[in-house]
Amino acid sequence: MLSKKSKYALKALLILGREYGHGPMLISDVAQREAIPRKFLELILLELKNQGILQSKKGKGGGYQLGKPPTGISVGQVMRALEGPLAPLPCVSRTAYHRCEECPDERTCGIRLVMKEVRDATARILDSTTLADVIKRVDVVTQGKETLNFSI
Amino acid sequence: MLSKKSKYALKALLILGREYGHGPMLISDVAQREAIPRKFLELILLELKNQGILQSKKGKGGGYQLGKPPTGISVGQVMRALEGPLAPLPCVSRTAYHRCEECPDERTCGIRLVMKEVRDATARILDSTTLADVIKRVDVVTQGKETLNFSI
DNA sequence: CTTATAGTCCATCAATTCAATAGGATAAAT
DNA sequence: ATTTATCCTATTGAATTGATGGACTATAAG
Repeated sequence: MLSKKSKYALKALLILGREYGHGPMLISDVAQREAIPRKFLELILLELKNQGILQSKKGKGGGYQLGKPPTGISVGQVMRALEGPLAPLPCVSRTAYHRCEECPDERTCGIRLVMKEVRDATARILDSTTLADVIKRVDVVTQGKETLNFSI
Repeated sequence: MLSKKSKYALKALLILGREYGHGPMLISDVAQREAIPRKFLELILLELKNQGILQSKKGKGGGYQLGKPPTGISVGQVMRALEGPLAPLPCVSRTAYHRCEECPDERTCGIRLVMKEVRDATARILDSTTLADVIKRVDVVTQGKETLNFSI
Protein backbone atom coordinates (compact mmCIF):
# COMPACT_ATOMS: atom_id res chain seq x y z
CA MET A 1 0.00 0.00 0.00
CA LEU A 2 1.08 3.49 -0.84
CA SER A 3 2.11 5.41 2.28
CA LYS A 4 0.39 8.65 3.21
CA LYS A 5 3.73 10.29 2.75
CA SER A 6 3.84 9.35 -0.93
CA LYS A 7 0.20 10.17 -1.41
CA TYR A 8 0.70 13.62 0.10
CA ALA A 9 3.85 14.10 -1.94
CA LEU A 10 2.15 13.27 -5.22
CA LYS A 11 -0.83 15.48 -4.43
CA ALA A 12 1.49 18.35 -3.62
CA LEU A 13 3.57 17.81 -6.75
CA LEU A 14 0.49 17.75 -8.94
CA ILE A 15 -0.55 21.11 -7.54
CA LEU A 16 2.93 22.53 -8.00
CA GLY A 17 2.90 21.05 -11.49
CA ARG A 18 -0.21 23.00 -12.39
CA GLU A 19 1.35 26.12 -10.91
CA TYR A 20 4.64 25.63 -12.74
CA GLY A 21 5.96 28.89 -14.20
CA HIS A 22 3.99 31.10 -11.83
CA GLY A 23 6.68 31.35 -9.16
CA PRO A 24 6.93 29.64 -5.78
CA MET A 25 3.97 28.53 -3.71
CA LEU A 26 3.66 28.42 0.08
CA ILE A 27 3.71 25.14 1.99
CA SER A 28 0.67 26.37 3.90
CA ASP A 29 -1.30 26.92 0.73
CA VAL A 30 -0.52 23.48 -0.61
CA ALA A 31 -1.32 21.94 2.76
CA GLN A 32 -4.64 23.71 2.98
CA ARG A 33 -5.72 22.89 -0.55
CA GLU A 34 -5.13 19.18 -0.06
CA ALA A 35 -5.92 18.95 3.65
CA ILE A 36 -2.44 17.73 4.49
CA PRO A 37 -1.01 18.31 7.99
CA ARG A 38 1.19 21.35 7.45
CA LYS A 39 4.23 20.22 9.44
CA PHE A 40 4.20 16.80 7.87
CA LEU A 41 4.06 18.27 4.40
CA GLU A 42 7.00 20.48 5.34
CA LEU A 43 9.15 17.41 5.92
CA ILE A 44 8.02 15.81 2.71
CA LEU A 45 8.70 18.85 0.53
CA LEU A 46 12.07 19.30 2.17
CA GLU A 47 12.97 15.74 1.32
CA LEU A 48 11.83 16.21 -2.25
CA LYS A 49 13.99 19.29 -2.43
CA ASN A 50 17.03 17.44 -1.12
CA GLN A 51 16.39 14.81 -3.77
CA GLY A 52 16.49 17.50 -6.42
CA ILE A 53 12.85 17.32 -7.41
CA LEU A 54 11.80 20.64 -5.89
CA GLN A 55 13.36 24.07 -5.53
CA SER A 56 12.70 26.39 -2.62
CA LYS A 57 13.09 30.00 -1.70
CA LYS A 58 13.13 31.34 1.84
CA GLY A 59 11.63 34.51 3.22
CA LYS A 60 8.87 36.69 1.92
CA GLY A 61 7.78 35.77 -1.58
CA GLY A 62 9.37 32.40 -1.05
CA GLY A 63 7.95 28.90 -1.19
CA TYR A 64 8.31 25.80 -3.30
CA GLN A 65 8.28 25.11 -7.00
CA LEU A 66 9.20 22.21 -9.25
CA GLY A 67 12.87 21.95 -10.08
CA LYS A 68 12.03 20.89 -13.62
CA PRO A 69 8.96 21.21 -15.81
CA PRO A 70 6.22 18.68 -14.97
CA THR A 71 7.01 16.86 -18.21
CA GLY A 72 10.43 16.05 -16.77
CA ILE A 73 9.39 14.48 -13.46
CA SER A 74 8.09 10.93 -13.42
CA VAL A 75 5.96 9.33 -10.74
CA GLY A 76 8.55 6.59 -10.46
CA GLN A 77 11.24 9.12 -9.69
CA VAL A 78 9.14 10.60 -6.91
CA MET A 79 8.30 7.27 -5.35
CA ARG A 80 11.91 6.12 -5.42
CA ALA A 81 12.99 9.36 -3.79
CA LEU A 82 10.61 8.84 -0.89
CA GLU A 83 10.16 5.09 -0.53
CA GLY A 84 13.26 3.61 -2.04
CA PRO A 85 13.28 1.07 -4.87
CA LEU A 86 10.06 0.12 -6.63
CA ALA A 87 11.09 -3.53 -6.68
CA PRO A 88 9.40 -5.93 -4.26
CA LEU A 89 12.76 -7.59 -3.64
CA PRO A 90 16.19 -5.96 -3.43
CA CYS A 91 17.58 -8.60 -5.80
CA VAL A 92 15.32 -7.46 -8.67
CA SER A 93 15.90 -3.73 -8.29
CA ARG A 94 17.71 -2.04 -11.15
CA THR A 95 18.33 1.22 -9.33
CA ALA A 96 19.25 -0.25 -5.93
CA TYR A 97 20.23 -3.85 -6.45
CA HIS A 98 21.57 -5.93 -3.64
CA ARG A 99 21.19 -9.61 -3.02
CA CYS A 100 18.83 -11.15 -0.48
CA GLU A 101 20.99 -12.38 2.40
CA GLU A 102 18.99 -15.54 2.92
CA CYS A 103 18.98 -16.56 -0.73
CA PRO A 104 21.46 -19.37 -1.46
CA ASP A 105 21.25 -19.09 -5.24
CA GLU A 106 19.72 -16.08 -6.91
CA ARG A 107 19.59 -17.59 -10.38
CA THR A 108 17.35 -20.44 -9.34
CA CYS A 109 15.05 -18.50 -7.00
CA GLY A 110 11.46 -18.87 -8.18
CA ILE A 111 10.17 -15.95 -6.16
CA ARG A 112 12.76 -13.76 -7.80
CA LEU A 113 11.60 -14.79 -11.28
CA VAL A 114 8.05 -13.71 -10.54
CA MET A 115 8.93 -10.54 -8.66
CA LYS A 116 11.22 -9.44 -11.44
CA GLU A 117 8.24 -9.41 -13.75
CA VAL A 118 6.27 -7.35 -11.25
CA ARG A 119 9.06 -4.85 -10.79
CA ASP A 120 9.51 -4.47 -14.56
CA ALA A 121 5.81 -3.92 -15.13
CA THR A 122 5.59 -1.42 -12.29
CA ALA A 123 8.68 0.49 -13.39
CA ARG A 124 7.49 0.57 -16.99
CA ILE A 125 4.32 2.33 -15.88
CA LEU A 126 5.67 4.64 -13.20
CA ASP A 127 8.81 5.69 -15.04
CA SER A 128 6.93 6.54 -18.19
CA THR A 129 4.25 8.57 -16.45
CA THR A 130 5.18 12.17 -15.77
CA LEU A 131 3.41 14.70 -13.58
CA ALA A 132 2.32 16.41 -16.77
CA ASP A 133 0.76 13.17 -18.00
CA VAL A 134 -1.21 12.79 -14.80
CA ILE A 135 -2.40 16.39 -14.88
CA LYS A 136 -3.49 16.03 -18.47
CA ARG A 137 -5.38 12.83 -17.79
CA VAL A 138 -7.16 14.40 -14.85
CA ASP A 139 -8.10 17.36 -17.02
CA VAL A 140 -9.54 15.07 -19.67
CA VAL A 141 -11.69 13.29 -17.11
CA THR A 142 -12.73 16.50 -15.40
CA GLN A 143 -13.59 18.08 -18.71
CA GLY A 144 -15.64 15.05 -19.65
CA LYS A 145 -17.48 15.17 -16.36
CA GLU A 146 -18.33 18.86 -16.67
CA THR A 147 -19.51 18.49 -20.23
CA LEU A 148 -21.68 15.66 -19.05
CA ASN A 149 -23.16 17.83 -16.32
CA PHE A 150 -23.85 20.62 -18.77
CA SER A 151 -25.58 18.31 -21.17
CA ILE A 152 -28.08 17.21 -18.55
CA MET B 1 8.93 -4.61 -0.38
CA LEU B 2 7.80 -8.17 0.09
CA SER B 3 7.58 -9.07 3.77
CA LYS B 4 9.56 -11.98 5.16
CA LYS B 5 6.26 -13.57 5.97
CA SER B 6 5.27 -13.72 2.29
CA LYS B 7 8.74 -14.78 1.25
CA TYR B 8 8.70 -17.64 3.76
CA ALA B 9 5.18 -18.56 2.72
CA LEU B 10 6.06 -18.77 -0.96
CA LYS B 11 9.21 -20.77 -0.28
CA ALA B 12 7.22 -23.20 1.83
CA LEU B 13 4.47 -23.49 -0.75
CA LEU B 14 6.96 -24.18 -3.52
CA ILE B 15 8.39 -27.03 -1.48
CA LEU B 16 4.95 -28.39 -0.72
CA GLY B 17 4.13 -27.98 -4.39
CA ARG B 18 7.02 -30.22 -5.38
CA GLU B 19 5.94 -32.71 -2.75
CA TYR B 20 2.29 -32.65 -3.83
CA GLY B 21 0.78 -36.13 -3.96
CA HIS B 22 3.31 -37.64 -1.57
CA GLY B 23 1.30 -37.02 1.59
CA PRO B 24 1.79 -34.42 4.32
CA MET B 25 5.11 -32.87 5.25
CA LEU B 26 6.29 -31.72 8.68
CA ILE B 27 6.56 -28.04 9.55
CA SER B 28 10.00 -28.74 10.96
CA ASP B 29 11.20 -30.25 7.72
CA VAL B 30 10.03 -27.31 5.67
CA ALA B 31 11.53 -24.90 8.18
CA GLN B 32 14.87 -26.66 8.12
CA ARG B 33 15.06 -26.93 4.34
CA GLU B 34 14.50 -23.20 3.86
CA ALA B 35 16.12 -21.97 7.08
CA ILE B 36 12.89 -20.42 8.30
CA PRO B 37 12.34 -19.92 12.08
CA ARG B 38 10.17 -22.89 12.95
CA LYS B 39 7.65 -21.10 15.16
CA PHE B 40 7.19 -18.29 12.71
CA LEU B 41 6.57 -20.72 9.88
CA GLU B 42 4.02 -22.45 12.09
CA LEU B 43 1.95 -19.27 12.22
CA ILE B 44 2.25 -18.72 8.51
CA LEU B 45 1.19 -22.22 7.52
CA LEU B 46 -1.71 -22.04 9.95
CA GLU B 47 -2.89 -18.85 8.34
CA LEU B 48 -2.59 -20.37 4.89
CA LYS B 49 -4.61 -23.31 6.11
CA ASN B 50 -7.34 -21.04 7.49
CA GLN B 51 -7.40 -19.31 4.12
CA GLY B 52 -8.04 -22.65 2.44
CA ILE B 53 -4.72 -22.87 0.65
CA LEU B 54 -3.26 -25.65 2.78
CA GLN B 55 -4.57 -28.78 4.46
CA SER B 56 -3.21 -30.19 7.69
CA LYS B 57 -3.29 -33.39 9.65
CA LYS B 58 -2.46 -33.70 13.32
CA GLY B 59 -0.60 -36.45 15.15
CA LYS B 60 1.83 -39.02 13.88
CA GLY B 61 2.08 -39.13 10.14
CA GLY B 62 0.58 -35.66 10.05
CA GLY B 63 1.82 -32.39 8.62
CA TYR B 64 0.89 -29.98 5.87
CA GLN B 65 0.06 -30.38 2.21
CA LEU B 66 -1.43 -28.22 -0.51
CA GLY B 67 -5.21 -28.07 -0.51
CA LYS B 68 -5.24 -28.09 -4.30
CA PRO B 69 -2.74 -29.13 -6.96
CA PRO B 70 0.02 -26.57 -7.53
CA THR B 71 -1.54 -25.73 -10.88
CA GLY B 72 -4.57 -24.42 -8.99
CA ILE B 73 -2.85 -22.01 -6.61
CA SER B 74 -1.68 -18.63 -7.89
CA VAL B 75 0.97 -16.42 -6.35
CA GLY B 76 -1.58 -13.62 -6.27
CA GLN B 77 -3.94 -15.72 -4.20
CA VAL B 78 -1.21 -16.42 -1.67
CA MET B 79 -0.14 -12.83 -1.38
CA ARG B 80 -3.70 -11.60 -0.95
CA ALA B 81 -4.28 -14.20 1.75
CA LEU B 82 -1.32 -12.98 3.75
CA GLU B 83 -0.92 -9.30 2.93
CA GLY B 84 -4.33 -8.20 1.81
CA PRO B 85 -5.08 -6.57 -1.55
CA LEU B 86 -2.36 -6.29 -4.19
CA ALA B 87 -3.51 -2.77 -5.05
CA PRO B 88 -1.39 0.17 -3.87
CA LEU B 89 -4.59 2.06 -3.00
CA PRO B 90 -7.82 0.65 -1.55
CA CYS B 91 -9.80 2.54 -4.18
CA VAL B 92 -8.22 0.57 -7.04
CA SER B 93 -8.57 -2.87 -5.50
CA ARG B 94 -10.95 -5.24 -7.26
CA THR B 95 -11.00 -7.83 -4.49
CA ALA B 96 -11.18 -5.42 -1.52
CA TYR B 97 -12.38 -2.09 -2.82
CA HIS B 98 -13.11 0.76 -0.50
CA ARG B 99 -12.71 4.44 -1.05
CA CYS B 100 -9.87 6.55 0.34
CA GLU B 101 -11.35 8.62 3.17
CA GLU B 102 -9.40 11.73 2.31
CA CYS B 103 -10.26 11.68 -1.39
CA PRO B 104 -12.94 14.23 -2.31
CA ASP B 105 -13.59 12.88 -5.79
CA GLU B 106 -12.39 9.48 -6.85
CA ARG B 107 -13.14 9.93 -10.53
CA THR B 108 -10.80 12.88 -10.88
CA CYS B 109 -7.96 11.60 -8.69
CA GLY B 110 -4.77 11.50 -10.74
CA ILE B 111 -2.94 9.24 -8.32
CA ARG B 112 -5.75 6.76 -8.63
CA LEU B 113 -5.46 6.70 -12.41
CA VAL B 114 -1.80 5.77 -12.24
CA MET B 115 -2.11 3.31 -9.38
CA LYS B 116 -4.94 1.53 -11.13
CA GLU B 117 -2.55 0.73 -13.96
CA VAL B 118 -0.01 -0.57 -11.49
CA ARG B 119 -2.51 -2.76 -9.71
CA ASP B 120 -3.82 -4.17 -13.02
CA ALA B 121 -0.33 -4.99 -14.23
CA THR B 122 0.61 -6.59 -10.93
CA ALA B 123 -2.57 -8.61 -10.70
CA ARG B 124 -2.23 -9.76 -14.30
CA ILE B 125 1.16 -11.24 -13.50
CA LEU B 126 0.54 -12.66 -10.04
CA ASP B 127 -2.92 -14.07 -10.71
CA SER B 128 -1.79 -15.85 -13.85
CA THR B 129 1.29 -17.38 -12.27
CA THR B 130 0.65 -20.61 -10.38
CA LEU B 131 2.96 -22.46 -8.03
CA ALA B 132 3.34 -25.06 -10.76
CA ASP B 133 4.46 -22.36 -13.20
CA VAL B 134 7.12 -21.16 -10.78
CA ILE B 135 8.35 -24.66 -10.10
CA LYS B 136 8.57 -25.39 -13.79
CA ARG B 137 10.46 -22.20 -14.50
CA VAL B 138 12.93 -22.92 -11.74
CA ASP B 139 13.45 -26.41 -13.13
CA VAL B 140 14.14 -25.03 -16.57
CA VAL B 141 16.75 -22.64 -15.21
CA THR B 142 18.29 -25.27 -12.95
CA GLN B 143 18.40 -27.77 -15.78
CA GLY B 144 20.02 -25.17 -18.00
CA LYS B 145 22.62 -24.43 -15.38
CA GLU B 146 23.52 -28.06 -14.78
CA THR B 147 23.74 -28.77 -18.49
CA LEU B 148 26.04 -25.80 -18.77
CA ASN B 149 28.25 -27.13 -16.01
CA PHE B 150 28.40 -30.53 -17.66
CA SER B 151 29.34 -29.03 -20.99
CA ILE B 152 32.38 -27.30 -19.54
C1' DC C 1 -5.89 -46.46 27.46
C1' DT C 2 -1.49 -44.51 27.42
C1' DT C 3 2.10 -42.32 25.13
C1' DA C 4 4.45 -40.02 21.63
C1' DT C 5 3.58 -37.01 17.85
C1' DA C 6 2.39 -32.91 15.54
C1' DG C 7 -0.62 -29.17 14.62
C1' DT C 8 -3.51 -25.20 17.22
C1' DC C 9 -3.91 -21.27 19.81
C1' DC C 10 -2.73 -17.43 22.79
C1' DA C 11 0.28 -14.26 24.70
C1' DT C 12 4.24 -11.63 24.68
C1' DC C 13 8.55 -9.37 22.93
C1' DA C 14 11.92 -6.12 20.82
C1' DA C 15 12.75 -3.49 16.92
C1' DT C 16 11.26 -0.84 13.38
C1' DT C 17 8.30 2.08 10.70
C1' DC C 18 4.55 5.45 10.09
C1' DA C 19 2.15 9.64 10.86
C1' DA C 20 2.31 13.60 13.13
C1' DT C 21 3.89 17.46 16.04
C1' DA C 22 7.09 20.92 18.34
C1' DG C 23 10.43 24.41 18.42
C1' DG C 24 14.41 26.76 17.38
C1' DA C 25 17.86 27.99 13.45
C1' DT C 26 18.60 30.18 9.18
C1' DA C 27 17.89 32.96 5.12
C1' DA C 28 15.64 36.61 2.56
C1' DA C 29 12.75 40.64 1.71
C1' DT C 30 10.94 45.18 3.31
C1' DA D 1 15.30 45.30 12.72
C1' DT D 2 11.30 42.86 11.76
C1' DT D 3 8.60 39.85 9.38
C1' DT D 4 8.23 35.93 6.56
C1' DA D 5 9.08 31.36 5.37
C1' DT D 6 11.91 27.44 4.80
C1' DC D 7 15.40 24.31 7.31
C1' DC D 8 16.58 21.07 10.68
C1' DT D 9 16.46 18.05 14.69
C1' DA D 10 14.07 15.78 18.13
C1' DT D 11 10.27 13.50 20.05
C1' DT D 12 5.97 11.02 20.36
C1' DG D 13 2.30 7.42 20.08
C1' DA D 14 0.43 3.91 17.41
C1' DA D 15 0.89 0.27 14.46
C1' DT D 16 3.42 -3.34 12.15
C1' DT D 17 7.04 -6.80 11.67
C1' DG D 18 9.62 -10.69 12.90
C1' DA D 19 10.13 -13.83 16.24
C1' DT D 20 9.56 -16.80 20.57
C1' DG D 21 7.35 -19.56 24.54
C1' DG D 22 4.17 -22.47 26.41
C1' DA D 23 -0.13 -24.72 27.10
C1' DC D 24 -3.85 -27.27 24.58
C1' DT D 25 -5.93 -30.63 21.36
C1' DA D 26 -6.32 -34.21 17.96
C1' DT D 27 -4.47 -38.52 16.15
C1' DA D 28 -1.91 -42.84 15.42
C1' DA D 29 0.43 -46.68 17.39
C1' DG D 30 1.28 -49.95 20.90
